[in-house]
Amino acid sequence: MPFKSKNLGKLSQVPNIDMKIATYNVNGINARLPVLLRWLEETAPDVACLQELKSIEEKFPLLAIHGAGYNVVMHGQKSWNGVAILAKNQLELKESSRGLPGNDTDEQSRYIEAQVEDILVCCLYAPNGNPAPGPKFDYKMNWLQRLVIRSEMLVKMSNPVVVLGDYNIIPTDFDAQKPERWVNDAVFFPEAKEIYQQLLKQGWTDSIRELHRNEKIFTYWDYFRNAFNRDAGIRMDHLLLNAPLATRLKAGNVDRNVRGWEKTSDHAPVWIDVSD
DNA sequence: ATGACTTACCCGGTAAGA
Repeated sequence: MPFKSKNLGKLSQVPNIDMKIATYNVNGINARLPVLLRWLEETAPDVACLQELKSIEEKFPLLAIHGAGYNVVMHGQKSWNGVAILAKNQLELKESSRGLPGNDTDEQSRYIEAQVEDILVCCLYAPNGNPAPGPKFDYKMNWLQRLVIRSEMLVKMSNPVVVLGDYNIIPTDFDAQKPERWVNDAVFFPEAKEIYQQLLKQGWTDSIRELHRNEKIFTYWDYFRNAFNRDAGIRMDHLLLNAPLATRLKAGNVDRNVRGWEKTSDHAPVWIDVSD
């Protein structure tokens, strides 16, 4: 048989060009471990960014996550916050930094960056900011302003970058089933929405909105009042891509069904597929 | 509807989330 040079060409390309990248606010990794493991097994993301671990490093379920086939870098904290980046164990995963620059007194674990193959993955858990106005909202805005400064540098990188996680911002009226219900909430304050617009103006692509222009997409539903069954949701978990990565965007969506599982988080996982 | 849930902490209350 003659040798098919076309196939040889494909084989010689850089591997791992196809990548599924997800973000999931787990709301307590130990309390949600069965849900997390089931989701990892069923959907097999290459990279999974987690928020609200509510766990220090010593209490992180490392054996279970390794058993599921993932390596981990994490920034933990007792009781609250905490972020982690999981990558399938055949992928190169290297932490590059943790904590948002610009405030040395910030003790809260809300940000970690890691290189996964050629992609810089930046996992965040923005402060909620309630009650607003007040000191917690001031902290939220200070944190988001630091994110804007960091993002300015990241968006210009020649390598692909994704900044993803729980932004605790509903970007527009269209991103809530019932926007009027959120007008007094920090996640829908004009100052927070303005930050999101500032980020988009820097050149980031809101990947899920880009893929679903005229579709109501939610990523969070209250535990109260049977919100999920009424689809009383909001969109707060976002995956922002710089131009080198946005050109690779192929698909993306919310794993809504996970929100319906027993002992589940109030957020659902959100994912994208990127490939050359 | 300034939460009607649900968690972590450490042991039944509080603080926090959004």
